[in-house]
Parts: sequence; C-alpha cells; structure tokens
Amino acid sequence: MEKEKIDKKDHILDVAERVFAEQGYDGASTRMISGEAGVNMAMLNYYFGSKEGVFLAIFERRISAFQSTLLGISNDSGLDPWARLSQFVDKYLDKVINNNCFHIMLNREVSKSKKTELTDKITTIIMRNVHVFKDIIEDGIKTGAFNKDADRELLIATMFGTKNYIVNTPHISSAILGYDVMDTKMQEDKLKPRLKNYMKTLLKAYLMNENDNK
Amino acid sequence: MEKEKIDKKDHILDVAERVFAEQGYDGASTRMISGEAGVNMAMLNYYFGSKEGVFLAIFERRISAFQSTLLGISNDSGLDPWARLSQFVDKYLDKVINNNCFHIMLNREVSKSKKTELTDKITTIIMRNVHVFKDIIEDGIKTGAFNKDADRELLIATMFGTKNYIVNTPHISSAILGYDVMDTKMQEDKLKPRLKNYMKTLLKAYLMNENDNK
DNA sequence: CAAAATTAATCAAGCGATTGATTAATGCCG
DNA sequence: CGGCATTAATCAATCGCTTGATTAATTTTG
Repeated sequence: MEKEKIDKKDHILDVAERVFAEQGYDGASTRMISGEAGVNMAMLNYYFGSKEGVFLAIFERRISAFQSTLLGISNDSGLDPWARLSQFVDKYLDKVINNNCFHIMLNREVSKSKKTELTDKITTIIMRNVHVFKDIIEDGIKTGAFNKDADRELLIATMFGTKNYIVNTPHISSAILGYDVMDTKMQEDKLKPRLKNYMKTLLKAYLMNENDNK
Repeated sequence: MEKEKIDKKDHILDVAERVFAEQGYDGASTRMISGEAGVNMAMLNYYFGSKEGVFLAIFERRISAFQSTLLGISNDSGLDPWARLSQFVDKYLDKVINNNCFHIMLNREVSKSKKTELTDKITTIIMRNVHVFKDIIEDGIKTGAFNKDADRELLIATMFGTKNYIVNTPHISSAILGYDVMDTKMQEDKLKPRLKNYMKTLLKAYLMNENDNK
C-alpha cells in the first residue's frame, strides 16, 4: 500500500503526548496509551524501555526543533532590540500554540513543588528559553531602547506566564475568551494573531513608555 | 497535656495540601499523606470518606475565606477604578502567596486538558476570581479611567498568569529570581512587595499610558 | 459501660514491566 | 533466483507490587 506510512514510534509518541496532557503523567497509564495508539502494551517497553522512557522520548523529539527556532532569533543581532523582541514573541507563540499538548504536559510536571530528576531536567530546558528572552531585554536596556528600571525578571514571568495561562489551562482560557483554544482553526484565525498583538502592545507599554516606573 | 491541641482534621489537611502540591493528586498516595501526618491510613477514610474526599475538604476549607477576601474588594465601589485595582492586586497576591501550596495543587489539577467533574468544579471557583478582576477593569474602561482599547480578556491572562508563573513553578521562578520563593521569610521581605509593585506598574503602563494600543 | 477513635490486617483492582511464543521482515549464500 | 538463517516486531499471559478502600478488633474517652 502506497498510502502514508507514518512511523509507528512517532504515532505512539503523538498519542502519548496527548494522553499525558489530558491525564497528567501519573494519571495516564501505559494501558491507556497503548490502547488509544492501537498497539500492544509491550510495544511501549520494547521501543522506549519504560513509561518514563516514553515521556523522555516525547521531549527528545520536540526539544531539538525548538532549540533551532530559538537560536534563529537570538542570532539576528543586526536587528534593533524591539525588532528582535517582536520577532521572538511571534515565533515563540507560534511554536508553543502549535505544540500545545507538549507544553501542557511539560509545565504540569514542573509544577510539582518537590524536586526530582525529571523536574530538574525540565527546569534546565525551560531556562534556555528564558535566557533567550532575558538577553534580548537586557540588550535593549543597555542600549537605552527599553526603560532602564524595568523589572527584567518579573517581565519574564509575565511573558511566559501569560502564555501558560492561555495554553496550559484550556478550560479556563476557553471560558474567558469564548471559544475553544484547543481547536486548531480557532488558534490560527483568532488566538494567535490576538495574543501576538496583545503581547507586543503590553511589552511596548511597559518597556517603552515615558512614565517613570516607580 | 495542656499543649496546643490543634484539630487533627486540620493537621491532616495541612499535610495533604503540601503533599498534593509536591507530588500532584495522582502522584500522592494515601499512605504518603497518612504517614507524613502521623496517623493511621484508615483515618483518612474515617474522616473524609475517600482520597477525593480529602482533596475536596482542602477546597472547602480555603474557598470560603478566599471568597470573603474577594468580596471585600469588589464592594468598595466608592473608590476610583485604579484604587480598586490596586487594592485587588495587593490583597489577592497576599492571599495567594500565603496559600501557595493550595494554589499549586489547584492549578495543577485544572491543567489537565481532559474535562472531569473535578476540573469543572475548579474552573468554576477560579472563574469567580476572574470576574472580580474583570469587573474592575471594565468599570475603569467605562468611566474612561483606563485605555478603552485594552484587551480585557488577555489582561486577565497576564494578571493571573504572571502570578501562576511565580507561585506554581517554584523551581523556575526561584532560579530566575535568585532566591527560594517557597521560603516564608523571603516571600514577606522580597517577593510580595516586589511582585505587587511590578504588577501595578505593568497594569498602569498598559491601562493608563498615552499611546494608542494598536 | 457505650460511643467514638484508632489500629493492624486484609481486600480486589490496577499498575508497570517481563516473559516466552509467534509472526513478519530481512539478510545471506549457492 | 530460492531456500535457509537471523533479526525485528507483535502478541497474550502473567508477574510482583502498590493503590484506595474496608474490615474487625482494640483502645480511648466521656
């Protein structure tokens, strides 16, 4: 059959990513995942070694692509700070909303207040994104383009926190916005442009207004 | 023994709240909770009926106090919009940071993308806080105090999202801020005043600046 | 003593993981 | 090419363990 023969491993990871986002890591069982993926349970261990192996494999798959996206932004050092920041917002929000299941899963696990090997690993990954953003902000402050007494660290919380609120708690944000934020078409037509525009307006208001931030 | 005889039920709920925040609902076992609370496992079911009963009892205990806090703010209709907003930020952040374990636990469960009876219940609770905030914003826009083309819905995401980012992912925010955000003393001395001040500056910049938000 | 509180022991169900057997795919050699 | 050997993929069955919950017996309390 000449039809699309998507890789079976990839298919399992797609399903697992969704189920982990739906139920959480502990709430999702290997039987659930294998059942919904239409494969025998033993295949998960055959391919990925263990349940945690499946979880980590989902990471491996997403991270590399994400890293290259980020690096593409921070390397455009020819641009002025605001253009770089603007580009970061656009590309970052695009990527995150496209991979919303992954980011729900990721942030859910890191919100355990007890440190584990896994939360440490996730923390490291997230901090890479944070540093790209922070570097742009600090560069802008240094060159005088951005307000010098802006709170850089808490602005990070606002940038990623706003995004998380929309993406990670879909029931809440859907109720607030009035449409299903998990729906792909809605994301493209409404959510993405609105969120991008809002985020840039907010950042500009805080970083580039005339008032003293005190 | 005349020593402090704090209610045993309350003690169990205190411990359970912390363990749920540390491990998540599914990750926390009844043996863990009873063990750390120093009571027999069967006592959980004796007092609260089931594991879910413990979870819900934690809610009951926190919600009523929280509601009165919120109502106290929205009823101060003599104040101008900015004063009300400012008061909301202060009181809300105080309350949330004091009960950080509860809010970690709460947001963690609602970030499951699959709807359940429990996530619906939590969504309803969270939406009450959201409406208090939204009413203040809309009132301010109506009276002309706030920028008329501000995105009210996404500003909600920023207000609660920024807070969540700091409170719910303590490993991340501690790494960014350079101190332990779970430490009570640090919260009082550094986190609370800084976050309150930042949040109000950010809101003012977005809602009350001169530039057109387009 | 009677009621409430507390305990250890036990239960069925579900968990992740492994097993050994079976089938499908691939490689190798004459 | 054709037949055998080797590897990869898949399966049902089951392992040992942990889970949340319940029991029946015991202790504490008023």
